[in-house]
Amino acid sequence: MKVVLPVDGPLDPGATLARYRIWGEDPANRVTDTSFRRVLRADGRLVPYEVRWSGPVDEPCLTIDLPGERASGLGDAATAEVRRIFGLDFDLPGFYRMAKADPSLAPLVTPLHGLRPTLTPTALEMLVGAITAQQVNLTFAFALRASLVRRFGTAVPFRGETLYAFPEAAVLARVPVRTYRAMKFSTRKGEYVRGVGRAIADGTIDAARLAAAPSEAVIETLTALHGLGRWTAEWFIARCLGRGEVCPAGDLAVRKVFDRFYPRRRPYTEDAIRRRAADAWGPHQNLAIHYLLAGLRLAGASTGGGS
DNA sequence: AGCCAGGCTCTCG
DNA sequence: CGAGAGCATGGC
Repeated sequence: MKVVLPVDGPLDPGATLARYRIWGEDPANRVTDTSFRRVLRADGRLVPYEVRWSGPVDEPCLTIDLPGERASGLGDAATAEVRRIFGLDFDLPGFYRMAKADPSLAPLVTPLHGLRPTLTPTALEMLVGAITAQQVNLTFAFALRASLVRRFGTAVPFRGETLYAFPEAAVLARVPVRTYRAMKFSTRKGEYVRGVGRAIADGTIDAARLAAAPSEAVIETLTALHGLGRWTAEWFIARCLGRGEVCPAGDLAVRKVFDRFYPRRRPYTEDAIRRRAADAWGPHQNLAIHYLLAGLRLAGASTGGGS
């Protein structure tokens, strides 16, 4: 079955999916220059699919291919997931109108045209990813997560390669901490991942409920769990719930962004960043942060810097 | 070698 | 409260 997905507004798939390749490979989200592959969980089944893109950035077209499947509700499930992964529900035209008036964002609008934040399909994947990324460099974080996906996910052969469905919450909840430890997780990270697996398996964390709750309540719910702090909760709101009005002000890279693009005498406090982001960008904070982070990587690449 | 990575929890003053 | 230590590993 093939599903053609119209896109409202510009989309640069390569830039949007770059997060899945910059710091390493993600066996659950396979990206090449021309395609994206993943395994859909639906109706208790694991269905591999491939997304291809064509057309210019301003009139892009996505095609989802679910080989061997007949037209069914799977198409809707795949469409919903792909919409999230390609960030199709962000209001880019609205953001660009605002960004052109911002001295630091304006120069990024052209080079990053069509960049959208990619949303993580599931709460589990988002939270496990965040836990692995706490405090350590992102290359190592990717390696940690990849080893977890290969070991506890489900291998699905697809067109000559092996895709992995991200592990189920209940599986991660049963893995002993010593096993995580042997995989180079710290004891803490092992405990946190177990706890998140348990919380999702038993419904303490419920994606639909969080999606309907105000951000303050989301932060409260998530930070009640061991190992999930405000940083994790805010990135969850940004990259899983896809809300515009959020700024993970405690993030190290976000602080770097502010020091570079909006320099001032004193280093920014978390609250100063949060206030400034809210005042300047309102409902587009999430997009602004993603553009500035990507802008920082552009600048780093051109000056021979890194990350 | 040693310091730092897109944090979080615990302890102590 | 705020400050500081510990966590575990890899990169530079």
